[in-house]
Amino acid sequence: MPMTIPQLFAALRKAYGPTHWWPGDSSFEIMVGAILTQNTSWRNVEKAIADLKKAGLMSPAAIASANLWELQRAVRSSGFYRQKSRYLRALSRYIVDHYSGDVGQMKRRRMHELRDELVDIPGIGDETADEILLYALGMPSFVVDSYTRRLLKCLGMDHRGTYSEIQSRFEDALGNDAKAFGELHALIVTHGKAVCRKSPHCCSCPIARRCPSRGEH
DNA sequence: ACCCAGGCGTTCT
DNA sequence: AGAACGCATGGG
Repeated sequence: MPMTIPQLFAALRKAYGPTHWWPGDSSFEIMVGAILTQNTSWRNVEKAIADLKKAGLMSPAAIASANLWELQRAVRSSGFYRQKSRYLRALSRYIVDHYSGDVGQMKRRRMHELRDELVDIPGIGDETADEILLYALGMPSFVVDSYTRRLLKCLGMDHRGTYSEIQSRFEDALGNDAKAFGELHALIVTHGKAVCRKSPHCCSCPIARRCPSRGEH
C-alpha cells in the first residue's frame, strides 16, 4: 500500500527538517532565479545572480532597458544565456508595462488570471509560473517538477497524468496552504538532490524504506 | 570524454 | 497528447 501525500510530507520533514526556501533578497530576485535555474544547477545560478547585481541589473526597470550584450554577459554562467537573457527581458517588460515595474502590485491579482498571463510570457512554462506564484508572491500554487514525478514513481504512488492533474492531487491533499506547498516542494527537491541524482529510483534512501517495489529495481 | 543540472519552445508523429 | 531536439555553462 503506497503512502499518501500527507505521509510523504511528514516523512520528508522528519528526514530533512525546515528548508528555508526559496533563497533570495527580493521577490524579483526569486523570479529571476526561477528562470535562470531551468535545467541548470543552482550553483551556476547563484553566480549569475551575483553578476546581475554587480551590473546593477536586479530590477525590472533595469533589465527592461538594459544593453543586451551586458545582460547576456551577466547571466552567462547559468547556461542557455541567449534564451535566458531574452526571457528575463520579456518578464521585466511585462512587469514594467502592467505593474509600473512594481512586483508588489502583482500580489493584488487573482492567482489564476495572473498565472494565465505568466505562462503567456516566453520562457515561463507551468513550473516556472508556479515557482513565481508560490515563492515570489506567496500564492498557493503547487510546483510539480521532474523530482516530484521521479519520487512518486519510486514510492509506488500515482505518477501519471498531466502537470495540472498531478498538481491538483497535491493541492487537494494539502488544503490550499501556500506554506505547506512551498515546504513540500522544497523537501522533494532537497531529497532528490541528496539521493536521487544519478538514479531514476532511490530505494536506499530513508524515505523509500516504504517503497513497495524496493529491491525490484 | 562523458553525464547531469530546481525547463522551455519548436517541430514533428 | 506525447516524444525528440537544441539551447550552454560548470561541476562530478
